[in-house]
Amino acid sequence: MKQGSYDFQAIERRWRRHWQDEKTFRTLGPGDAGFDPQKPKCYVLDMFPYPSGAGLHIGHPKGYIASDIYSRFKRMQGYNVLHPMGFDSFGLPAEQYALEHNVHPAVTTESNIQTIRSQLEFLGLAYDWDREIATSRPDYYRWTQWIFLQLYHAWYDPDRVWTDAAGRTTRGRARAIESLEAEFASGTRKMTPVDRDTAGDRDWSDLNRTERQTILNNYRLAYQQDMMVNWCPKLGTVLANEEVTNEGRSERGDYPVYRRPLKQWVMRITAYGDRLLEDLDDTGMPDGHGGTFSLDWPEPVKLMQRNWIGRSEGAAVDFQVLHPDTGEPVSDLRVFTTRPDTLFGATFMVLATDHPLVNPENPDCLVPAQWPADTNERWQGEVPAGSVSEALSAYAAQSQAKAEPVANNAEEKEKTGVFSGLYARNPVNGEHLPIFVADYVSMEYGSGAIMAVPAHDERDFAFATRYGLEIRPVVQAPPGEDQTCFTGEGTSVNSPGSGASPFAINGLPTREAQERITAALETAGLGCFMVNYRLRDWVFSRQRYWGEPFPLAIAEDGAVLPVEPPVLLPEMEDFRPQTSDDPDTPVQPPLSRAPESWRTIKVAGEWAQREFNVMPQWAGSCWYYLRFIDPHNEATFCDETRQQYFMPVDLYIGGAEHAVLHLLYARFWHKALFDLGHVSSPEPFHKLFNQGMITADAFQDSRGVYVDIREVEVREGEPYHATTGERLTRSGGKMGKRFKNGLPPEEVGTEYGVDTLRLYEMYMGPLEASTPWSMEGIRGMQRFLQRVWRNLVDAAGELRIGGELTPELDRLMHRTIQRVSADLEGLRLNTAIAALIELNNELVGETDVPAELARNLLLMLAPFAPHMAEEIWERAGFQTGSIFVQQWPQADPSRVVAEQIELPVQVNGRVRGTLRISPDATEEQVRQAAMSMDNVRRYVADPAHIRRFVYVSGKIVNIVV
RNA sequence: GCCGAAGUGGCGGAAUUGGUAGACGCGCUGGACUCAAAAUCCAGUGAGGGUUACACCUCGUGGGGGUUCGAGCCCCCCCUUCGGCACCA
Repeated sequence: MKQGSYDFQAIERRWRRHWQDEKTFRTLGPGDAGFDPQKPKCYVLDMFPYPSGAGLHIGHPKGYIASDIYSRFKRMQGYNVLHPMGFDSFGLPAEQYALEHNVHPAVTTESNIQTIRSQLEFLGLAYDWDREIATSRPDYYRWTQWIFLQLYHAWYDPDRVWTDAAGRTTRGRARAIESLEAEFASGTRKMTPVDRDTAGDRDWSDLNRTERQTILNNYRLAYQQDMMVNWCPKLGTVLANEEVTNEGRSERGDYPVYRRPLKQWVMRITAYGDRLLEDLDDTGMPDGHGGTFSLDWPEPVKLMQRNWIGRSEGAAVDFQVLHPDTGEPVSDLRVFTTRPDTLFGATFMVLATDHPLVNPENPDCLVPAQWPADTNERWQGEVPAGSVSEALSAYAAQSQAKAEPVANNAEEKEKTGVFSGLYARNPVNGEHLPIFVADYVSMEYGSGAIMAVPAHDERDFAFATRYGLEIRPVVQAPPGEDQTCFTGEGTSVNSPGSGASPFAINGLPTREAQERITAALETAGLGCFMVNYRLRDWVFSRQRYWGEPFPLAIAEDGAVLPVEPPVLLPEMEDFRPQTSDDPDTPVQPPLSRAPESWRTIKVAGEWAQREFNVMPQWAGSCWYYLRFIDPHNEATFCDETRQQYFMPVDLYIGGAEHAVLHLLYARFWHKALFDLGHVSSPEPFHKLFNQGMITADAFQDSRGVYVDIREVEVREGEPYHATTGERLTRSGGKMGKRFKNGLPPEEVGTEYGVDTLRLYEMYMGPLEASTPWSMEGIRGMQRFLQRVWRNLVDAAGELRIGGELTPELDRLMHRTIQRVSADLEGLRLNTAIAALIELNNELVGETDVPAELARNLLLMLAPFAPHMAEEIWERAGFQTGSIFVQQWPQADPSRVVAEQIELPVQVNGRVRGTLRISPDATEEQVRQAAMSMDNVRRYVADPAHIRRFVYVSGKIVNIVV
């Protein structure tokens, strides 16, 4: 390499090492020597990666580069920037990877972490590596376990009204479980009917340990329940819904998945449904240091969260089930409806196949042995059956099979069902309605039972049509709307009119009718206003090895005994899950095969068996942003003063694939920690930004096998295999190992330079957009950097700094400072780079660059191309010390204004010329000048008769004739 | 089916949010340097018309309509692509 040429490899190697050795990007917090409390803080966070064995490809670091640029920029603006990185290293993929390579996951995980960390370091990312964390390390997961225990020891008091630091009044708060026990003990809180199932008519003080626990379990934020889960026998584990494909098979391995009830640990996230919804838009949340904030999130993400929570208002209505023999009302059947105004249009009822009322094992089951006389044959199911119960269970089995493994697809739209032989009494008009069992009603939403109003619900309509049930319209559609099965809002008809009935709603618009009838139901004790959520409680158990063990043990009497964390994962030779082809095999988590010495433990003098499930992968990522603030604290999960100082996260960058689950789970934990006094803001992430993907063409040969992009040759726009010459097919999309279309960043960085790679990834388009990678495009950025180098360094390696700023260059410089600063703040990195290119292009051909301009150019370039900027900065000797401890340049607005501006002149909205004029010119002066232009006169027939003269100051002239 | 985002030159994309559409980059064309190539530099580059040359003109932001002095941007209808949800009562 010649002395004066841009030797990016040497430069990048040198500064990479320098920053590491000098710990240039170490962040100080409260309590650290040298910490300056006067500096404003800025917490810039990336969604941390999952350390896969394949390592990163050039698509992965897009968001990391952006956050790196932003955090370097903020640092230069004088902020105390916290910009950490870590690894989300527990989870099924690590376990699978370890199985495939026959190495313990603890080993593979750590070596994968090494790989990825070195890749991130290669990219020159300014992380404070002293704060690195990995969710699978005991010093981290002991605190995940600790937080679990906080949730276990807490209950949600929906009636608690309280005021937070910003003066917001909230109803509902998590509280210590002891407070609930005390309320039960003193009798200030009454047990619910569900609690009475356990307690009978005894008082709290008469209950034994397990009975009390059973009742408390109904309230805890982390509780145990038999849940219908997605059981994959072939993987030997329960899967989350998002790990199951639309075809009802496992995402990983494509094995069948079955629905099956299993006792699981569950998080009561539904308790926070309203607050998770409301705080998306709350504008006055306390930030923990005296101010307030609101979520600055992409609107589509907020919307997805709202839809996921799926709050819907309606009414709970109690119908009475009639005894099949006596006809007497014997039990209540509660339904949820969003349309209580259509109560008079209900003509039948539908239960979920697994509703307790039709479960023969349930003592309250009323299903008669025989169908009532004259029962329509079509109501009796497709399979001939001896008794009603048999018909029902045959139907349930059939729909389970049809839905087997898990029906997510809409193909089976057909509404089928079987009559239960039972009738219910409509509470508002006394009508007897046949009760059906059908698989279009799910036990998991509402109460698992509905009143069917076929005239105003498409599903009920389809069912009624099929089984010949009455369709009775009770809502008049507005004129012009289709009256058949009208589901919108209109006017109530065919219902009681004004008069004696408390349910008189005839003639009322839908909303009013709903309010009226709900109030009347409430008065009559037949129902009440009710809110339902689509959101379900969060199944928190996994039957795997590579996850956080629960800090719990089960005593001989079944009582749950908390165990002080850390509960370390036991060393196990064979950590494979028990797999099988049989969906009914007993569920045996790997930890059940752990050594005896681990499986049993003495808790407070009592022998108990440990919990064998582990936590889901989401657990570690629910709070990692807190641990970064205080990663080595052995006394607590995060020091309060430090937490208060750094939270909330100012900028959180990551992919849109986490728009719902991760962000919702993390918000939920954070709110619970907030309620319990462990954190000081109700939301963790102030500004959220979703970066787009880098896409790439993928190539397949005639057998459909993907061909590595390095093996592809493009001739005349058509792809061919470089060695075999075979013509290939091209498809665009995600970059990934599967498609063989991703390149490791080291490969590209070594060939073109890391600064070039960084610049190109940011220049491809807006950060939020997905854009295709191009090997030609990256050359443009390399040229740009080389041009910067040549403008500042001559062939002999001497700096070309000197001379005086011309007014034009001075103006351009200030204008560029303005543009780059504003674009950086708004993460419009592509246009910021364009502005830098424009400035640099102006310097091409100059013999030397005035010092002030060179300085500012380097400062502005530094966040984007840190290695080069640091190198020239040092050579120029403007100031001692890293360029990243220098002040970001300030634009002087007064020096941006030009003496003359170009003013487009339109006639009838079409540009007919451009006027050069002082920006201070009066409208009259502009008018004079415009009217004297040749091309304007050509289009203005009669200058005396102008219909209108539009002058937008400094922008445009439009003459309307 | 419902909800959301987006459609701009050969390509990636800009457009101060209603004010000269196409900044900047890639590619391409021509030129300089070179024995030659690469690299670099200079010039050009939306389409069509027009001029000896300059002017200049017409069309043009997925399609169709509208509001406005003026629309890529606002309103209505439609088409396409991508993302989310999918019997949620």
